[in-house]
Amino acid sequence: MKFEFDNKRPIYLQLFEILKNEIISGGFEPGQKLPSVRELSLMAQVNPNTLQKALGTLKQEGLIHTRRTSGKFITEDQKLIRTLRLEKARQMTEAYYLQMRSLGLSSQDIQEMLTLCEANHESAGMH
Amino acid sequence: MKFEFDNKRPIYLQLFEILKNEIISGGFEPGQKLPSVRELSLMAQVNPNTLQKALGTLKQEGLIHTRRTSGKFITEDQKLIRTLRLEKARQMTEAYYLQMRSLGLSSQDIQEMLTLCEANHESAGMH
Amino acid sequence: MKFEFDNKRPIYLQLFEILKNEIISGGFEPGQKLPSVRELSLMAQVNPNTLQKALGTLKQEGLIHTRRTSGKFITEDQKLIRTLRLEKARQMTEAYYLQMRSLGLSSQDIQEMLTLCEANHESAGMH
Amino acid sequence: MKFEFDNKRPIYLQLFEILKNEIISGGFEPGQKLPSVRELSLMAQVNPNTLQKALGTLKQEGLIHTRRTSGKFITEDQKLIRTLRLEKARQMTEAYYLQMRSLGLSSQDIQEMLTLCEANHESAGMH
DNA sequence: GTGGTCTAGACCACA
DNA sequence: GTGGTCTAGACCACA
Repeated sequence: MKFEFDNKRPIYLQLFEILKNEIISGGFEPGQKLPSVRELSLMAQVNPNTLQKALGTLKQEGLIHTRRTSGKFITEDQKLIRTLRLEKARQMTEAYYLQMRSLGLSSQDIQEMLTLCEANHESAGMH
Repeated sequence: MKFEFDNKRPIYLQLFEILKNEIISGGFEPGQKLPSVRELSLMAQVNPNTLQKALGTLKQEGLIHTRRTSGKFITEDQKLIRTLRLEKARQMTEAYYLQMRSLGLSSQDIQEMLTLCEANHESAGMH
Repeated sequence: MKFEFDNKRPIYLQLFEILKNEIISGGFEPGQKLPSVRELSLMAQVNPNTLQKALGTLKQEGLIHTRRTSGKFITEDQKLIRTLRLEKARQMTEAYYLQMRSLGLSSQDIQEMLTLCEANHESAGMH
Repeated sequence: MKFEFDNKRPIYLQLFEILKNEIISGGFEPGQKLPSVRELSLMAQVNPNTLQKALGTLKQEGLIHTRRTSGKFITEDQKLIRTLRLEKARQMTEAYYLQMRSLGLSSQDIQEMLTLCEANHESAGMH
């Protein structure tokens, strides 16, 4: 899990997205205990308040829950996790497709660029 | 050219992206005169200063230039336009690919989702 | 640091030059915190927006950077500072030399005028 | 005589400076007839009004005068020309010296940079 | 408190 | 009419 922020958007939002990604991509096990707020804020090098705000948003989406005195835990609802992962993938694909089209590329152009991109990464991975 | 803004990011940045997209996707002819700052700001329903900030960034990228009292003009450097279009498409593809992979999808999954997305849009276009 | 402006050129540009000069001539320590935008704008007796415009250009040149809610800081890149100082001195010398030559003065004339100028300032400094 | 303008300052002022330089550096003979406004404005690729404004300022400084129906002429006052040339050289030297000092360079540094600059130009001129 | 954004509105030089 | 500059002042997110 890498914590890299840009200045253009609120840090708590970026934190939220990083953590959400980690959860829905399976970087955390369902039901797993999260590191403490203090620990996480050290790892991310952000103010604990900022981290709390990100966790609050995760809680709203039902991805984590708090057990008083014992800490914060990833949801055990695997169906929710799968749904959110698919939904996010779908949204990203839709956005990607529309932006490429608005640049004037055809469906075929897009397929080709994507294939090229995959090829680059696979050959790079071989070393 | 549609001017629709979301609240998450600065308007001037969104303006810049909309205009940049319009230029590199060929929505303006190379060398063409832009509408005046006052006109454009009316079209986008923003303050002229906000628009100026966006135009300033476009000027820095070399996509437009100013003739002091006669207006702003799209660059005539068609090579620059083509380069920026390809570069943007490449970056978007790269970012899309990496994000999908970080969600745990395989190259094949990604190709399939993209194909599905294209199919949806094409069948929608048939009506 | 003196803030004195002439009417011929935009204030934000003059502000930029004054601040840049201050940084590359060592008037600020590398890494040092700048006065807040509000403070600086009071010192310079200009509107905060005008100052922001100048600071934006400094940021682009990499001479300052922003930590979101704690302020603006001079770059810690001492090499950049040295490079920019030398580069500016070189450019000023080049421009001075060419302008003097275009006035019809020989290299020797120029050396003499400069020596005279230095002599004046040194004797003035003795009082 | 090269007509190159930057966008930061009024064109008529830059024109004025170019023409003044040409006169005081001896590019025009004292008493010589100037090209017509129409011709000059074509050479400089500027609006005739802009050129007129520059000529007006030259007239105020006494560097040119108008003979009704026969055109504009360079002043015959050679003393004035010499005085202005020296004065301009002095001012440029003073400005150059002060700016270099404000960058933190010593008198000796300045002499060295100037010598280096001259050396570059002379060796370049040998080819 | 900190930087950042945005608007309304005035004014300027220039062609 | 054109771009450019500047101010006053409000408001926001964030730490």
